[in-house]
Amino acid sequence: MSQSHTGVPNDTVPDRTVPEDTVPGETCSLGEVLEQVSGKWNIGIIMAAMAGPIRFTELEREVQGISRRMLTLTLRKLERDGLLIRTVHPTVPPKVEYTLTEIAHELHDTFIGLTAWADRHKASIAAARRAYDAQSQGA
Amino acid sequence: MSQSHTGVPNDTVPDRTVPEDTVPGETCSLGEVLEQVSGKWNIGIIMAAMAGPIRFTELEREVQGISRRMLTLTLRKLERDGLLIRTVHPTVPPKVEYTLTEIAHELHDTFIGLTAWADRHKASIAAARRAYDAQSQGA
DNA sequence: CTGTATCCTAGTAGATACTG
DNA sequence: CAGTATCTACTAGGATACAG
Repeated sequence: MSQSHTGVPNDTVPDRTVPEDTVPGETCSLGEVLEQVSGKWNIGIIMAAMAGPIRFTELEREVQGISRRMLTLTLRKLERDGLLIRTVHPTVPPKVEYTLTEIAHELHDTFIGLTAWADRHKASIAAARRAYDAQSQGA
Repeated sequence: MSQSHTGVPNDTVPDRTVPEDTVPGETCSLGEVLEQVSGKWNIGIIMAAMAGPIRFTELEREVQGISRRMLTLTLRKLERDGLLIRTVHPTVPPKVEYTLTEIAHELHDTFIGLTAWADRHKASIAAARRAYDAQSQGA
């Protein structure tokens, strides 16, 4: 190690030997998670569908700001990953319903926790940003 | 899944009037969440820093697959948002430590839940993808 | 050791128009 | 109603080289 001449004793550093509840072992898992969670609209759509089957136009209204294109794309992606089921009712006019699968429903609590966290801290995050930007300008 | 979408008139569908535990009220909150959670490396870095202050090179090793550039960029973003603190020790060679803030630590359980979910379902997600792709080809 | 700078690619996303 | 097509723009991300 190269810290012997820095004067910093490093016997107080916590061991990085993965305390079994901190790191998921496989990086693969993380990658899979990100694909569901990252993306601008995934969470919004899943949250909107939590209450039960929902139609295309309802989603378009509920997930405000989403474009028709992105709604379609995200829906297809979610369907492909088995997070929701697309049901076409052969009526006229056509009616399509999107229903979350069981595994998607399991994300409910996590997403609630996530949004709660954001709600608790959005003010301080905004403040931190302003502080950082102000300081960056000065520097 | 628990309820069918097979044409049974569903009088049990809950109203879409935001049951106060399902939708975060403001789309803004969601947007803020996504900025912390989306992005390929945010979760990995935060998880790696959960155990205590961690150095640049340690992160580079622990968050496997990340490039130096993305590590720097993500670190800066996280710092700007007040999720971690960057401490420079004016030694030679330089030593920089990244320490999570309290609000970042609060994400621990949520992220654990997320990775656990991914771990539980990654097999069925992969299967769903194969099925979807196979069917798309046929169609 | 801890970054920055540059170049380049692919994916994400918006706008708009068109269709079964 | 529920999409698709096309065109464009921005950003995320990787590779590589250089620097304090």
